Amino acid sequence: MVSSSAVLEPLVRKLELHSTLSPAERDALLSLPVQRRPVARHAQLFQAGEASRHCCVLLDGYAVRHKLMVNGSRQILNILMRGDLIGVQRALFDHADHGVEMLTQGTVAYISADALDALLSDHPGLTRVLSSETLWGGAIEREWICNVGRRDARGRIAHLFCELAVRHEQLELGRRTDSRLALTQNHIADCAGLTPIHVNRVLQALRGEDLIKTEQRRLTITDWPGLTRAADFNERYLHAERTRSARPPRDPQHQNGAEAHAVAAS
Amino acid sequence: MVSSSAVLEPLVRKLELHSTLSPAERDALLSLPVQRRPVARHAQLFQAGEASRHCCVLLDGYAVRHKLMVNGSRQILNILMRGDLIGVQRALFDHADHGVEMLTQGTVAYISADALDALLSDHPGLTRVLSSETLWGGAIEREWICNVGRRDARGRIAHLFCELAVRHEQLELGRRTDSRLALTQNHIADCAGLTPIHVNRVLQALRGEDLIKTEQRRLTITDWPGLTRAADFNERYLHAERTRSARPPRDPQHQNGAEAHAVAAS
DNA sequence: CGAACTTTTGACAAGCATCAACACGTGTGG
DNA sequence: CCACACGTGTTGATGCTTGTCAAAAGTTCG
Repeated sequence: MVSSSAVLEPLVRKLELHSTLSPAERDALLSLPVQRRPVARHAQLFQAGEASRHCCVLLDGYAVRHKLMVNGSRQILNILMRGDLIGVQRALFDHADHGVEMLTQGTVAYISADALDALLSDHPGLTRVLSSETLWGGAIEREWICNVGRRDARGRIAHLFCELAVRHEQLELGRRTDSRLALTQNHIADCAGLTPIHVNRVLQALRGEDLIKTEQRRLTITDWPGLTRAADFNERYLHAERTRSARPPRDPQHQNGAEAHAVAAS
Repeated sequence: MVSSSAVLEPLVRKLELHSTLSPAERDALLSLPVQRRPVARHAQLFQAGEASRHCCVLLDGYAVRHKLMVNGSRQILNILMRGDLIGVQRALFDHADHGVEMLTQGTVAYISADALDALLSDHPGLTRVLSSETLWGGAIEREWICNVGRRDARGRIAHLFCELAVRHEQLELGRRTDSRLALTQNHIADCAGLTPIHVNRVLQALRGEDLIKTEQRRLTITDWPGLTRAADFNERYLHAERTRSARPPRDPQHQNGAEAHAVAAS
């Protein structure tokens, strides 16, 4: 049941994209008792509506948050990648409005809700870190509302690709211009609110414009400025600046302990 | 600068829809130093991109979270109503991906970030309460992704109306079948990712089906079952059960102090 | 009372969905 | 080993949904 040996390293690296961890917090995270398990493609990590007493970290592979509609169609809400923490909401609150499904095979580390409770009691500063993480996730979801609401099919798909490219770069999972594409055209349709047939045609158009190439499950962006123009893409919502430049020292008001109690709310 | 006399009563009532407050927490919230101010229609409570050292509570009136796209169109992300807490994210984190604009004239209570810090330090249990609030807000935003992504124009508008009706009822701002409609057809278009012209036509259709009536800035739902069917509406994501039935006692694991550190993350 | 917003109408075009196939690769079981 | 099913990507024909452009009537507000 217990393992450590830096299994949760991907989580720590993800958190450190947006937050600064003290050495003690880092160690506490890395010594969390976890259960490491391989998961198959199409595995349902969480089902909409069910509660659970654990959460998990995606160590390897890709997953999606999604919702099924009664008419049978589905909408993907977010792409989950290495280091993403899944199901905290479910473990600590009795709340689950969506499901999580693996897009590829991968590896997951399960953490019990009790262990998470203990961690946050011992290191209240981590509360702020995890809240911050939630907020950035929320920013992505808000951008997705704009994407499906106010862009045409070409813009939606271009925007999705831009987001994936930057996130891959942040996580050092590939270069911005060349990375693995775990999504099928069916998935892209469920992300963008389109039919797979139309996705296929738009992809052909994007390839025809020499903006992208897709072959062997990889996405190559051959014209990054062109693609961002097509997507109306502004990467600020991904908070990518901190990733590339050395992280600047934080403002005083963000360092003192009094704010460790800060919560996610807007 | 300081006032109290239960100015923040709307906030407390809103929080108590989803959480249980101890008497001490209640009192602490109600005795927060606030500045009460009337705000005009179209006033910008927050601008995308700006930071601030305060947050505020909407005491009266309606507002929207929104994002502007470079092509000039805009997308509304959420409707804000009485008791909604706005800008905590901005005050405590240096993060603002969207703006907040008043839809009607109204009243707002400003709270300094320092006062909020102090409150959360003195009452760490409130951290969980505010995180919970954020999570429910996130559920609404995820439902909106589905709305614009996977419903047609009729379904989108019907769904928006259903959500507003239930939220009005939760806040005791009207009955489910008859409430104020603060949105113009232009706003509805910006919520649903449509053009105002098309919104107009869909509204006429919904009226023609005897599902709704809109007159004098009020929305009357003449056929609630019919409208929910048209909307594919499932109110679970609004957590409306607790509102109507007496709130059940919470599970043991949700009452003990160890979980006061729970954070918003999923 | 006029200006600005909101709602409404019509004609037309474009974007995207739907339906129906087909090609291709992959894994599986007979 | 082959046959087969299955998932994925592709193509074409067709039509509905929604957007665009233009304008007018009704409404609110200064």
